[in-house]
Amino acid sequence: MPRRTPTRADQLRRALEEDIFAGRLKPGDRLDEQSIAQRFDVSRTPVREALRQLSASGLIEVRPRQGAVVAVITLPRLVEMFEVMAELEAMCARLAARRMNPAEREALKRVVRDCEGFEKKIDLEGYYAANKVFHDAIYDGSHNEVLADMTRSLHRRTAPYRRHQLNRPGRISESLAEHKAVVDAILAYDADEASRLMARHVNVQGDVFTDFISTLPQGYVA
Amino acid sequence: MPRRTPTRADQLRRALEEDIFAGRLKPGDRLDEQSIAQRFDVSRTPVREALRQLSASGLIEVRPRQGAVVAVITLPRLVEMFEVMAELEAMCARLAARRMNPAEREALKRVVRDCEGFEKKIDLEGYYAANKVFHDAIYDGSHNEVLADMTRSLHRRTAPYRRHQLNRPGRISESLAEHKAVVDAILAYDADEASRLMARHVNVQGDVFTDFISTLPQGYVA
DNA sequence: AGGTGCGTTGATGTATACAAGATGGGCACA
DNA sequence: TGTGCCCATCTTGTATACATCAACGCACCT
Repeated sequence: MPRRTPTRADQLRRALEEDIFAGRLKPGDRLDEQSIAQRFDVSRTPVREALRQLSASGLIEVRPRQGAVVAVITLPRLVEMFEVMAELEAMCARLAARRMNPAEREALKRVVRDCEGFEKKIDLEGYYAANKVFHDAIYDGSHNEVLADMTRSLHRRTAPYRRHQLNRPGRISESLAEHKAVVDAILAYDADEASRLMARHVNVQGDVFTDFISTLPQGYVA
Repeated sequence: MPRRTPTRADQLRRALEEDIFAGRLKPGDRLDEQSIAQRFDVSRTPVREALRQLSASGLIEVRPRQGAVVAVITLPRLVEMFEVMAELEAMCARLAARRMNPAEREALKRVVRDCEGFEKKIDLEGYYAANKVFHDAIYDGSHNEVLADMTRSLHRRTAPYRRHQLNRPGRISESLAEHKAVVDAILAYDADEASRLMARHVNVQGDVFTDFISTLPQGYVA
């Protein structure tokens, strides 16, 4: 009963999202309405609608009469995002521990096994994708669509930046171990532990650092 | 450095938001592009843009080729929203207790005094507005704009429904007492207590929540 | 009588034309 | 030589015209 024919603006939005996620469009890049229209062989109208949608989801920034650019996230802002994301993902994990049904729990085990495979093969791209599946499984496991949507949205907004996070040597193994711990807690119906572990997994830095950054005046860091 | 001249689409968005918040547009009401365009004496183009923005923020729902209606939130969805909002507002309160500066703490005291005034006068509309100011102060007090924006957004989406919440006799006094308790905890730098109290304040539990649900007009929930 | 199919009608989706503001370069002047 | 103003040009914002699809009603068939 949802929409039958996706509108062109929707297709454009998806295409541009892909460009951003894949890194073909980097933060700060200008989004010229005319060139986009030409590139996809449509008029400016659906392009504008797509840009508005992307703007609303925070992926790009549109300033009246000045055009659109891929959102540039300042460091303090990025820290804020991680702080919120840690809380939201922790909440997902807590609810998932209480609410996931047997089928979902089985699926979760499989997802972790997949992650393990990519870790052994040292396949960074593969692990990156499997990691996304893992987190999605827990979002959905919360059985709270509003929460899942909000968390996913934040996850996407930070995607262009989080990409670099796994490059640190040994981070994949660490990440995998943390995944396993979270899953164990969920399977053991230990909601508090699942929440705690997930928060630590996402918010690697720690609150103290966050407190410091977030009280800095505007403009102290780019 | 923000925008200089607000675009017409922006003005329309704000006007329509007002209509929704004030109850002139109720959940389920159809938003016809032509009539809106005529009413504001503009073409359909800016109207469409405004509708897209509202759709992205969740206030209205646009289905391709089928027009837009003010978002109708189902009962389970509404429960989900309250669940998330309790968590987000609690987080705001926790951070506010740690991060609010002296000026903000003073302002917070004043806001509560304002609430008290409206309670004594039994001014429902006035208290409703003061209540919003109170919550906004705590959102901003978190010193986390991302969190503040997300919480505000959820607050707005539930606004058309929460409006009826204060009608219950005695609810205002209860609400005010809860406000005071939260503020006391914040002023005492007791982050955990502030968080706990705020969560209880927002997530009207048990009987109270049931009461709230049952006072909704017909057709508000599917 | 009930259901199915088609055409009409009116809305939304898209294209194009026009208006208005913003950016950048060149020129004049101090 | 540096500065500031002005104009040209390009981009975005808005209006209007056209295309396209979905809902609705009627007729026809079963």
